[in-house]
Amino acid sequence: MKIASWNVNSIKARLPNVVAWLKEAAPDVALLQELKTVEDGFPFMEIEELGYNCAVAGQKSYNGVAVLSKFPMEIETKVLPGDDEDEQARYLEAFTNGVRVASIYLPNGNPTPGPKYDYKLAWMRRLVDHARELLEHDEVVVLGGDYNVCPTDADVHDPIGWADDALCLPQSRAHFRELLWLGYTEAFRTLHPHEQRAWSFWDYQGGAWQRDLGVRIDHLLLSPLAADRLTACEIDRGPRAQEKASDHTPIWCELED
DNA sequence: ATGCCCGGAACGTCCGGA
Repeated sequence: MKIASWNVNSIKARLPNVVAWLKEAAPDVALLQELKTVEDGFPFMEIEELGYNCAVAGQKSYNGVAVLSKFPMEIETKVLPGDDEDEQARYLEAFTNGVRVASIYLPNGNPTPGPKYDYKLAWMRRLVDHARELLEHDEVVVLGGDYNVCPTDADVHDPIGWADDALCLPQSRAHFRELLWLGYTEAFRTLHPHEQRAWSFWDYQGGAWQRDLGVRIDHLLLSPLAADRLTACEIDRGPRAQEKASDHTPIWCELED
């Protein structure tokens, strides 16, 4: 079972790229982030034609997440528990083919300090609480998406220059590690402990892609029962090299049957 | 010398992204 995640930076602007990627990479489940549209604007027809069921949590202009699956799928929740006032579409949890999956678009948090960073940390605390509850059921769980966290300095092309960025600050990393201490396995670094320059995002500005100046902020976190089945995890740079690319590129993992 | 983009909303630039 191949599960992929991709921050597409607008599903409408990226539809040709997404269709080509789904045909080429053919994930069984795809977690998408930053749709930048309400649910009515999601291209259900074009993606269902490729054999996917679609679950969408949309929002005008900003955020928005989706789960696509080639298997029957039930939506578990479209909100991250813990704050009834939070109206940002950053979380969608579904159950498909025996796996509980979540598409996560964790807040960026810049500039720091400030209310946006406070929101990021509060959102991460809610995610930790929810992720802890999910482990109580002994399920195969995959929490994937744009975490907007570089877990270590090895995940940043310029650790010194990025030290004060919300993606790298100690508090951001500490909350990310809390997910790991709960028992979640970060798929990529577990299978590739020494791989360098394994970025998942390159800024549009300054020729960052051409100069390979990136960061690794898109992650797949696996519950113990999911990690038991992990056989592969890779970052697919192909889509980032295409015309009209997203600034993120997809990551994927394989869970053996 | 020294890299200033991209999408959405909206139609003039500004916000958000990371």
